[in-house]
Amino acid sequence: MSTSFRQDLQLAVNHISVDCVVLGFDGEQLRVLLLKRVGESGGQEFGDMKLPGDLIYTDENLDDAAKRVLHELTGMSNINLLQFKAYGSKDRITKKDMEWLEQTTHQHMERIVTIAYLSLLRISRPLATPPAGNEVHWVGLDEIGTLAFDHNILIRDAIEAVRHRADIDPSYLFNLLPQKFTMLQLRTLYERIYGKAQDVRNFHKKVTQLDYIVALDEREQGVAHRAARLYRFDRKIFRRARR
Amino acid sequence: MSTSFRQDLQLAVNHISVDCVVLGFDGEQLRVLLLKRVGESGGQEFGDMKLPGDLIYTDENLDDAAKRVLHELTGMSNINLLQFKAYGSKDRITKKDMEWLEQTTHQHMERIVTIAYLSLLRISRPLATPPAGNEVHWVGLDEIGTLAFDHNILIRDAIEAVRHRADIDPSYLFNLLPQKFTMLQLRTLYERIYGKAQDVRNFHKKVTQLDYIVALDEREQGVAHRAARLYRFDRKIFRRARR
DNA sequence: TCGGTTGTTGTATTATATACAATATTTATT
DNA sequence: AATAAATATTGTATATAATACAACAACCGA
Repeated sequence: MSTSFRQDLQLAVNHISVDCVVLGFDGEQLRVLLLKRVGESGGQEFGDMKLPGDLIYTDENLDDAAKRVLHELTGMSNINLLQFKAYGSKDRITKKDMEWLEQTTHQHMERIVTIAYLSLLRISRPLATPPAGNEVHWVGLDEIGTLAFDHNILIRDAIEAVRHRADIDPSYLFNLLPQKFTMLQLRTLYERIYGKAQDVRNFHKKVTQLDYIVALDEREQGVAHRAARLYRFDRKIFRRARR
Repeated sequence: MSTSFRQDLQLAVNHISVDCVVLGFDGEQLRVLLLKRVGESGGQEFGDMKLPGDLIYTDENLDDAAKRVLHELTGMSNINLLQFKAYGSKDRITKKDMEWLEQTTHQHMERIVTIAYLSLLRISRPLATPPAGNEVHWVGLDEIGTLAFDHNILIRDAIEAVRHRADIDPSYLFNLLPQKFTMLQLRTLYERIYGKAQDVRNFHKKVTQLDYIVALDEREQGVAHRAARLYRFDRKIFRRARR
């Protein structure tokens, strides 16, 4: 708020959006949910991909807008959601993107401040059918091309936010794993998040001494070698231990 | 951005502001810079205090707006500045605050999304003279009453952000200390930030084995007991050690 | 049964964190 | 000059966590 509000402000061109960086893990690498505009639109091809997001409604809280975007995308209502940064650079939207926006919304746009959210999703979950003219893809982090707006930057910042969040809350990364997972999956996930190799024995030792990761009497199925034991994350034990 | 932009949006009432939580440390406790509206304004007393902040200008980046607010407050141009959260709840502004805003800005306001910034400042630095009708105060965290808008919440979140930032960057907290400081000041600062007592000997041991904290041949002056040695933080050594 | 592939496990070493109190230095007081 | 008052300074023993490192086990398929 202001020490000195200017009375000649022209603020009618401020728009506010939310964008969601939804991350998944396929057992090998991290992937991000991207929307692709398919088909032609007025003779111009909009091939770029972008993050799911939307302008916020007039009466809508920021968090609620992000929830809505994710609900439309996944059909789920209880998704973990973490606001991690706001982006408002004047040049964050290229001329081409701006043209597309004005063409789509039939509104004059000058600046769009976006509030970026991070969400971790089990990659096996089925997704809702996207709105007509759009495709949804789980895109591996190494396969992301140049995205619309400043979305490449948002994704880079989101990965950092995952790391910080996981440091604070050791339960966070389990949102990326299936309910039953192998030690290899968990280790690979840590290697991808922190970007460095983990020693097999030391990692196993560290994990098995956590009581909230419980070994099951089951093993993975259908592999052409010795099957690995399955583990699960026990949220109740975790919560109890946190006190 | 959007999968499905609505074409009937009424977005003209979105306003965007920045608010700055400026923290200082007096050797004993953390303090926050607050503005107080003094005097009467149309017969109504606005006694509440609030964080420094302002609506952003039409062509202004978010970070630049925060820099501007801090420059007006301190006269300094190179202040550390960390964006930590955006606030956009519909009910974050009380009816009374809204009336004050509309009275002050002569604009109809419906929703104000604010981007909150955190800044650490040496408390000894002289402040600029505030705009007429305002006073600036360093207020101890325990002495903060009910602030305007949701500013109490911002401050609470800001303290948490300091902790997280200090975990990532051990040089961060030195922004709060004078150039030459005693071990007691440093230890007290850590106790205030992390909210728990630090063992005197262990703390001393841990700190002295950091090469970027260098002991000086000086001692504090004018105390009625054994004078403590002074230390300083060496940013160059710190940067070198980070690689 | 044998080769190929991946899963599983322990020990020794080093570094870091924790618990804990006596002595030193300076100023103020008598 | 002696002493009281206040705070500064320092070490050792123990526990816990991090790291480095490789042999054997289990299963599949040929």
